[in-house]
Amino acid sequence: MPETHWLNDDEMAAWQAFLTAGALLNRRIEEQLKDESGLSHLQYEVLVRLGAAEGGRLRMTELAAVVVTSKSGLTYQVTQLEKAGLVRRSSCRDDVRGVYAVLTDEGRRRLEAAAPGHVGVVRAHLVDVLTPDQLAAVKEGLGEVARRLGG
Amino acid sequence: MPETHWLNDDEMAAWQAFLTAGALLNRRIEEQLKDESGLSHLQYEVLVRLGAAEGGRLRMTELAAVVVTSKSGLTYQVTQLEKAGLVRRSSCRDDVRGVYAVLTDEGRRRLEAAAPGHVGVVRAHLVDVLTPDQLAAVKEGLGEVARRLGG
DNA sequence: ACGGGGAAGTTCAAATTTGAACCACACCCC
DNA sequence: GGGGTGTGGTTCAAATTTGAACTTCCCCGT
Repeated sequence: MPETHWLNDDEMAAWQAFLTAGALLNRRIEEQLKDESGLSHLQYEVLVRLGAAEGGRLRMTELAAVVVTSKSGLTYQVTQLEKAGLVRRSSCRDDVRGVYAVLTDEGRRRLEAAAPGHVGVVRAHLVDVLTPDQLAAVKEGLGEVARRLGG
Repeated sequence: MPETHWLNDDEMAAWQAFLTAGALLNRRIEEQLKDESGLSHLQYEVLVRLGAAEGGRLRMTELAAVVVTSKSGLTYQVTQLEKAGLVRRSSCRDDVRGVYAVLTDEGRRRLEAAAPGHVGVVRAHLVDVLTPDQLAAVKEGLGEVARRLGG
């Protein structure tokens, strides 16, 4: 077995910063969203993706992929959102097995109501903290990371 | 109420990349760690922090802060690690309420055994994907983000 | 000394997540 | 046209996470 190629101090610091910033930021977002809109971050992301999709709907599997959750996790959350009236399921014409998650009018209203506060947090704690160069580096660098991991 | 200051395309892309890269990378890490070492990412982080601390031990609250979990979540995980013999609890001399989580010898062995594989994943999917400039930007920029959020 | 405000950890029930097993169907190739 | 293989979604039980409540105890000011 080859010698392990350890991380040097800068690499370690970068990885640590990435990990910690992600966790802390997510904690803030979760808290803010729950308080002001009664949604979890995941639920909010689901609504966002549906809101941006053609016809406000997406297949379950595709939705699970874009919000990065497991299929069973998405099944659960969509069921919750359905109970809350923000999303409904509709079957797929071309594929009997297929299911669409569809954003309801009420869902879109909730999304629009939640968005400003959410964006405010992301801006205050991430976007406005980074310099333009750093923002660009995050976009390009992490974009590539995500792409290679199959995002 | 003031007009919402929305994110422009670059800001949106950066935020999206950050979120997605984090989720996908974490998924990989979780999978790798579970397969090769039988540890969750959180458990691994706990061992790392203890391993790096003076005397291989840390107070519960401080440990919870550095690994970014809730106190109750840490209580649970330390209990699991204790059952596995990787960590033990020890009471604190100066503060009767205080509890130290201490890395056992077995815990250190497991940590050392798990580290190479873990580092390999972090390197392959994150560190080696970023250019030196991007790495520096992530370190500085996200480091600042974490710092401000109380990391 | 003494009371109040906090901090440290744990506990508990409820909510969520995980991953494997499963059903039904689509697709492809001989 | 009949398997064999793979995909889409759901289900299920077990594991984990969450947040609030609770118990103890520290620390500070009076």
